[in-house]
Amino acid sequence: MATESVAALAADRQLQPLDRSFFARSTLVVARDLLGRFVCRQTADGESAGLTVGRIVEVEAYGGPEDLASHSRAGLTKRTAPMFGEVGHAYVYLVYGMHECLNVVARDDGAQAGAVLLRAIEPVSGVERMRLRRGRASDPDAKLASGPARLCQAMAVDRNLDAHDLTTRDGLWLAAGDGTVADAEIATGPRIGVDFAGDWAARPWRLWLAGNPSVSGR
DNA sequence: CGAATGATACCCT
DNA sequence: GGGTATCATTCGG
Repeated sequence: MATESVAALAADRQLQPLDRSFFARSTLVVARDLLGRFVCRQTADGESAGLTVGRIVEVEAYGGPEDLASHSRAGLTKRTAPMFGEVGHAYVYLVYGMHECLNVVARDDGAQAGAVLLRAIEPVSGVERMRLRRGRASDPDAKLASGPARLCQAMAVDRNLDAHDLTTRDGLWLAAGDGTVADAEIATGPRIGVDFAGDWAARPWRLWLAGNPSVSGR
């Protein structure tokens, strides 16, 4: 078999969507298992149309109403409804009046709400599209999607994709990627920007790939 | 280090 | 209904 065909088969496997059951586990377990997976974006219109793929290198877990750092602490509202809805869907919101953030809804049976914030990816494919969307010609590749709002800008994700199903190959989805990464590669620490949340702020629910240059600053 | 910038949620009339 | 405090960030000075 030709080398290109083998590579194409491998790439197709890496782009295979994660199925619903992947997200029907505890939010923290899903967050852990998302490291090394791919975020895939297929756009049809505009100068940056095409496929963009990034490898997840940093995430944060957010729980139900009991988690004072989580938006779901407000209960079921128009804004937070996706966090209470079917797992495997997106929760996209605006923060600080100008930035979007992308989460995937994940929780086990019995939990009221939960989602994993995707904080950083490293470019895998379509890096030129990312750079175009970011409009920052001098940034190194590794920093193009290093931070939750940068990730959304680089991947052309906005609130139109709120509640979008991420388990089908349609526009935006999460894919198998490189599979599960080893425990030894993972570092953990408190979530960013949630100092207001009392005891909950200290929980080590931020997870990242140790030493990866695309992890956002702290 | 702090300004930018607007949706949301909540409290009060 | 209307006022306002708050914010899961980023970039430039």
